[in-house]
Amino acid sequence: MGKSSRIAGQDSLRADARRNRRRILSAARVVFAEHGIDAPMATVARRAGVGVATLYRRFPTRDALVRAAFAHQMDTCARTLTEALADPDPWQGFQRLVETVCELQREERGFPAAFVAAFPDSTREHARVLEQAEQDFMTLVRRAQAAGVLRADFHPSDIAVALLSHCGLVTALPGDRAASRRLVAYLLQSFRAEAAHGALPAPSALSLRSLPLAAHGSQGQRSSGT
Amino acid sequence: MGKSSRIAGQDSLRADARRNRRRILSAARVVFAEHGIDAPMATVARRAGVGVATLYRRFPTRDALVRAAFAHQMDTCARTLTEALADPDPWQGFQRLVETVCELQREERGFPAAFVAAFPDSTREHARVLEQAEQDFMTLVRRAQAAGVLRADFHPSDIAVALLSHCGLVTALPGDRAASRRLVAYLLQSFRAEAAHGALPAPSALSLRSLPLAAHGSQGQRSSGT
DNA sequence: TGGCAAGCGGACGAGATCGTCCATTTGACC
DNA sequence: GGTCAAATGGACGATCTCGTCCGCTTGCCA
Repeated sequence: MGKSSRIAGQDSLRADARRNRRRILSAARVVFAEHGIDAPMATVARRAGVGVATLYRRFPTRDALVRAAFAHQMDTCARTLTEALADPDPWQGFQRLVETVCELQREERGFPAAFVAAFPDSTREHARVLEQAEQDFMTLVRRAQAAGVLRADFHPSDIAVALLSHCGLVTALPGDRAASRRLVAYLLQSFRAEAAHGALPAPSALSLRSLPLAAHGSQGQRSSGT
Repeated sequence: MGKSSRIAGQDSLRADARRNRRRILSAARVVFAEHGIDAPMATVARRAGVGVATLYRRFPTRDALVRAAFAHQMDTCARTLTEALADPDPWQGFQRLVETVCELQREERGFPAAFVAAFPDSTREHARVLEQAEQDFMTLVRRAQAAGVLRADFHPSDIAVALLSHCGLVTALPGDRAASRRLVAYLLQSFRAEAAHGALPAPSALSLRSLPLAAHGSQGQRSSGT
């Protein structure tokens, strides 16, 4: 043994192993961007210049690889939410949040698929992060509504509607930045208080946390509550 | 030989063949709805109670099957456009069109995937239909803008943006009618003339017809023109 | 420098899907 | 009813992907 005591952390790896780990993640991002997150594991391994065994040893499932590959982007999302809360201008905070996340989806090929695929998992720790994020987001929404800049009938679940539809758009049209920006602009305008003209249909029952259920429970088709 | 002269049309089939054809299409809709349009061909065949050979003889490629299975829905889209043009109220025509197509995407499981997948093909005849549709749609847009109900900076390509993003949403959340309706409501509100507050980013270069190119040319990432 | 456990990579068997081939059945016309 | 081409269905070979197993290599500590 040696430096670390017992349980192998992620950096108690031998030098070469750590290097390979980084190579794999880098290769995964490239391959996922080119061929989608369903690309063969062997392709990722070849691109990284390692054997499949190495890949599987580091990331036992495709899901683990995907999550690790886009962890940085996920972190950026979370950080942006914190920054949005810190912004003195409630609307600007809200707008920045939506624009930043959508820009991430637009620019990081493969991330949109990962973004959608990431929800259904609900890792213990991941769930806690999401819960916190939901809390923060609701605070952001309430603040913006109190300031009269976000329409009063905006429902927190609408952010999921916006992000998932944008996700679908950039997946269908990878590379078309104009289309993505256009959608974001339309949505943001319709979220502003002064855009509220008619009544909206009932909001979706989904929340950031319940997304996994909604995204998977495909048979029973519950519509909305309330 | 017999009744028909030479080239076998689609209804010069023998009675049993025609019956099987119908069975296959019906089974395909069910299977595609349950498992997506990537479901194994054998599954469709089994469900239809025919052998795979029969399936392949009728529909040589999965694409041909998908297109045939959802031809009816595509026709409905086209018909709705015609009806929209005939509507004396320009806004109601426009609104009905968007709502109807989105409702189709929402209710017909598997159709969204087919909708996106259908574009990249450009069958000779299909291309002509699309061209006509685009003409009609532009007329609809101009009429609504002239009447001052549709915002002046609405660009025809925005309909593709709207439909594709909605497509993505219902694909991610099959069965969540509320989310779908919510998105449609938001988008329609932001398309109305009185919703135009700030300037929009440049529209996408894609049109209904150019969608195939945009959806496939994934590497070179042209953004917008003007 | 030597020893050894961590790390490595490629071969390999299992499982799934594709699309074709061909012997047999069946509908339509005489 | 008889004839024959159209139609059928399932077996089959090819291809692909997965994830594991195992013999060899290499970094690290003494």
